[in-house]
Amino acid sequence: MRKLRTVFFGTPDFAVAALEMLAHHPAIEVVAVVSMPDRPAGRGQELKSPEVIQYARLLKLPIVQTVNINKESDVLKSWEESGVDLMIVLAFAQFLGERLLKLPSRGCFNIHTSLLPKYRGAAPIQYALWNGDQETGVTIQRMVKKMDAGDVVHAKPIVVTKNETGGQLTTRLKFQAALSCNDFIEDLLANKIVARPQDESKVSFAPTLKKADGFLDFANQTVKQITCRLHAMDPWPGTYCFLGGKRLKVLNTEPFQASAKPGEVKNHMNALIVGCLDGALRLCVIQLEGKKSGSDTELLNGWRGDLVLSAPPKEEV
RNA sequence: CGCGGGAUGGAGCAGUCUGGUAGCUCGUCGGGCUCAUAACCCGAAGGCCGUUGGUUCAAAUCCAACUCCCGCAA
Repeated sequence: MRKLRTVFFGTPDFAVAALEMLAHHPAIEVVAVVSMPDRPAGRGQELKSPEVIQYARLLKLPIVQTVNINKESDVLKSWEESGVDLMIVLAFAQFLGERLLKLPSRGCFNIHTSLLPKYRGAAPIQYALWNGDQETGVTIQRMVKKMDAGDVVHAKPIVVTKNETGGQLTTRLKFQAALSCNDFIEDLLANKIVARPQDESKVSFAPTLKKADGFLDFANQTVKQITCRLHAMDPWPGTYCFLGGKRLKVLNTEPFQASAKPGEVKNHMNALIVGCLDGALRLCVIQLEGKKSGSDTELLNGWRGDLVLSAPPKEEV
């Protein structure tokens, strides 16, 4: 049987597992891997290739890097001439235009890490944790021009573990995405695809997280809200507040039995306590800007100024 | 050369501007108090102040280079 000529679209590490699966699937021939261009990263701002590209280089797969694949007419033309059967999109950060959607004979499919129609958009994993959901999953949808709105051809629910962080859930879904993609390929090869339209009345969105989404507003949120936020934003973008005008990353907290007004900060027996709407939290593991992370006790041992939460700098509001 | 903070007994910090005895909060060890304690009191140990060079009568402190750590940004 002729292999399915497949183009893979993806950029970050999250998409590598699915690419790895496809690249080793006996019925798949990966004819191109498409990612965003190299970007400056880290201290020193040196150019860094997306993880998907690094992996594709390792396997010596053909690579395309562009800010907008729809405008790469030479590439599209070559695909149209040579013929493409399937396109798989995972964490790509670009939209596919009409010409691309029509190109492959078996269609364009997007792997999305939520149970659509819930959480369309870029950050479904974090939103599931942010909202304290007990269940999320992987959905594969036949792509249409509207973002994440196509018919669902595969859905796999998974249970969210108590206290699971964004990083942990992301890792699990990364591999579940690859497994689901494999299941989908099997269905496709067996012509067993069933496409179900999404219930438009249940649509919700999960827009790209901003740095500011990690700001912890203790004075106006409950202990549970803060805790969910903490888990959702771990490890990126991370949660923080401002203590005495300095940025304080909050890496871990625990509920604490102590009286503190919402927004009030206390040193209670060498524990750093902050009041929320409905109780108090101990900030167990924290990191002051320019410093290594450490326990609240360590910070309090050397803390000289007043213990007061301050507002974020204007440029961050 | 993207912007910025930092390196001081085991931990977290002050002292650096304005050179001149190594300081604070803890921890550790010993003793005391206590029914008892993570509480309180008394005492002790433990530092080539990141590295190298320079200035000086004298450097944690001023100057230069280097190493390592971190926040922002992406």
